[in-house]
Amino acid sequence: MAGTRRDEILQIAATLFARRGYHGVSVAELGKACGMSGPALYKHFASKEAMLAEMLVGTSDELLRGGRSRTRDAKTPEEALGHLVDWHVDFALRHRALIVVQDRDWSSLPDDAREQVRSLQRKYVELWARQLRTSRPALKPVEARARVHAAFGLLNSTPHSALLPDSAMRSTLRDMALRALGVA
Amino acid sequence: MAGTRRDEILQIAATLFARRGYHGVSVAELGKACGMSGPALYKHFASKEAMLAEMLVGTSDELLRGGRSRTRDAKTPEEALGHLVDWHVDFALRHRALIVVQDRDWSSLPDDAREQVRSLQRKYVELWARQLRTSRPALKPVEARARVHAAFGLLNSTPHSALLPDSAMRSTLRDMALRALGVA
DNA sequence: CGCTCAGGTTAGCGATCATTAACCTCGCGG
DNA sequence: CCGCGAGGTTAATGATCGCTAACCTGAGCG
Repeated sequence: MAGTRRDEILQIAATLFARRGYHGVSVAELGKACGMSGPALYKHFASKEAMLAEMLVGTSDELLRGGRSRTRDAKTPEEALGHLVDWHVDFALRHRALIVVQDRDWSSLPDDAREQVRSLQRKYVELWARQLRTSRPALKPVEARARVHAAFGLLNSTPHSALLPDSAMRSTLRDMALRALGVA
Repeated sequence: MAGTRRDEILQIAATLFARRGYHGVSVAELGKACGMSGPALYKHFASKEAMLAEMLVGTSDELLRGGRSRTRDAKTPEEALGHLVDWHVDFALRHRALIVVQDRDWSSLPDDAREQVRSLQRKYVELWARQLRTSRPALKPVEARARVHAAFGLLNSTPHSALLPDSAMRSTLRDMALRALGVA
């Protein structure tokens, strides 16, 4: 298993970035939170931007990969959408910090990484929209995409309000998302 | 009519903050965008933080005030929720930048302003939750609040994806939000 | 044993930040 | 006509930023 130390640092960085924003966290403070101090981070990452890039490209990639695998063996589009919702909710609950950073700080990425993230996200949206349009053929492609974006907004609001215990939140969000998409 | 110049500056600041984050915009750059340069802003605001505070307290206050006035004359909780959704969607479409800044940069507020904003937001959530629980008495208070938060996440996702023209977006979001709340 | 190198350390550099100081220049009321 | 305040300007200040340089240390290994 490779890069355990790097992953550990990235996770700590994610929680700090989530709390105060990428620009709001200094390298020194981030280092201290990792048990080392300041410039030691440069033994693991080329720059602060590179940390953000690896973090966000990684989550976009994992979301897309998981979404693909969970739609592969679905019999109906409704079943596929159910799996997609479950997968996304589960990811968002397990990685609240990443979800927050993902849509707050993507604009601080260097150009190439930002383009990578946008491309992966586009594919992820398309994966959802395809299933939604199969289930509701009356929807025009752009309407399907808009609905998927809004559903993401709903699901990604999780980290802001940790009102319910995870299991209750899981079923509530699943219910709301499927209703909002119009497949329940 | 008072403070036209201040409002003008706040609006420009909102679009800049929305695009690159509060910490990502310098006072010099913000000044230039307002047609003056750098420290001239201190003739209108005490500090950069004060600008953010006035901006966010203002929008929280306007959201709450508008929500209250729009539920006053509703006959049924369903009608009230319909009006709340319409009001919120309308505000979000008219002030996309403010919506973005509101939930991205509230953590950069000075303590007292942050507390003001949180208090106003709590009241706004409660306004929605009260109507929702009247409409669906089976919901426990905390569940109602969680659903309202998720609905806000859905509605506030608007600015990120300007896929549809405003009128189409308006009806799509209204439909999704009411379904998600379980009122449609 | 002795070399290497991964992974730390502190000191410091240049850039940039928010903010202040000092000064200028109108428009306007008495 | 004059004084003054509102609303600009540039220069400068101290703090903080990301990052580099130079150095240290200890584990692994031929």
